[in-house]
Amino acid sequence: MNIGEVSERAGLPAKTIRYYEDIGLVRPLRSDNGYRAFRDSDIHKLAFLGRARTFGFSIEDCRTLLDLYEDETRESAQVKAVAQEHLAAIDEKIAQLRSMHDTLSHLVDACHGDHRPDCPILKDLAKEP
Amino acid sequence: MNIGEVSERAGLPAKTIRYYEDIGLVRPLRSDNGYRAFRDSDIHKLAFLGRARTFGFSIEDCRTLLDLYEDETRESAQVKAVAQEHLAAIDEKIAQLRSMHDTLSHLVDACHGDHRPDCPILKDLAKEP
DNA sequence: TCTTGAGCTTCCAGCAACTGGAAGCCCTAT
DNA sequence: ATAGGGCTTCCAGTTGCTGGAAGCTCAAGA
Repeated sequence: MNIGEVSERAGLPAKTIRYYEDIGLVRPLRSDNGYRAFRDSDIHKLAFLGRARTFGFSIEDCRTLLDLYEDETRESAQVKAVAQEHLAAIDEKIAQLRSMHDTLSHLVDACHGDHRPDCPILKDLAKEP
Repeated sequence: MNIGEVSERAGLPAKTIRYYEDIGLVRPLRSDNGYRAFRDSDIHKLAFLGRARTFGFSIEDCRTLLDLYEDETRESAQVKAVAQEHLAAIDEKIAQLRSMHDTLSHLVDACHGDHRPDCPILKDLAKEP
């Protein structure tokens, strides 16, 4: 199967699929004309990767997860560990963003947003801590 | 004032300050020996930038905010607009992360995390949607 | 005075994860 | 024969720095 159809089926842009081959996440065969020839297993892998990426896993995590997926002797504890670490990172990011949100929304609420130059947002940014 | 002291005072790495000069956010003078010579106003600007960055504003937003800060004829509505747009982006990111968190934490909870290969996390990643 | 070490300079490369574009081959249909 | 769409590679750019190498400057100590 050519890259265009794979792109549709796996839900990934062709560019991304080529990139994933570049970094060794998939290894499609090649036809005589030089076109990539994807097997069902390649498409399956790509869909797996796409889904893992929507969970926010890094490419390296994706590589690990894919390896585990293909390893019959894996222990679910290994998978769980990767997922938990990622979950912790997500939590931290949410906390960061929430703190940004809270500070900033206070400032936005305090700003008149009119034609006058006076602005608590700028005042806060400029303040000496 | 040399870059080292400015770095401490503004709370930004020297590398970052040089980078900010590169992209035109600050324009320190130069001493005869070629060293950057920062005025108080430069330090003030850098601290402003540092604080804006902790709020998660992009560099381009920071540039805009700095311009507004220095523009006596600004209207606070302009500042508020930038901040509100950023706030909306933050909200969106939080929503995304929360959705990731929710799905993933369910899967993590469902995973035994033992020595056996069976794993609902991998099962989910591999499923056909 | 010479040397040593810290601090400064520039420039180049690399991170993550793609994305866009150019130049050019391949295949099918008219 | 030619037009088009799909495929190929390679290079550059995105964001916001960060690390490192090579080399100049300055102040202090032997």
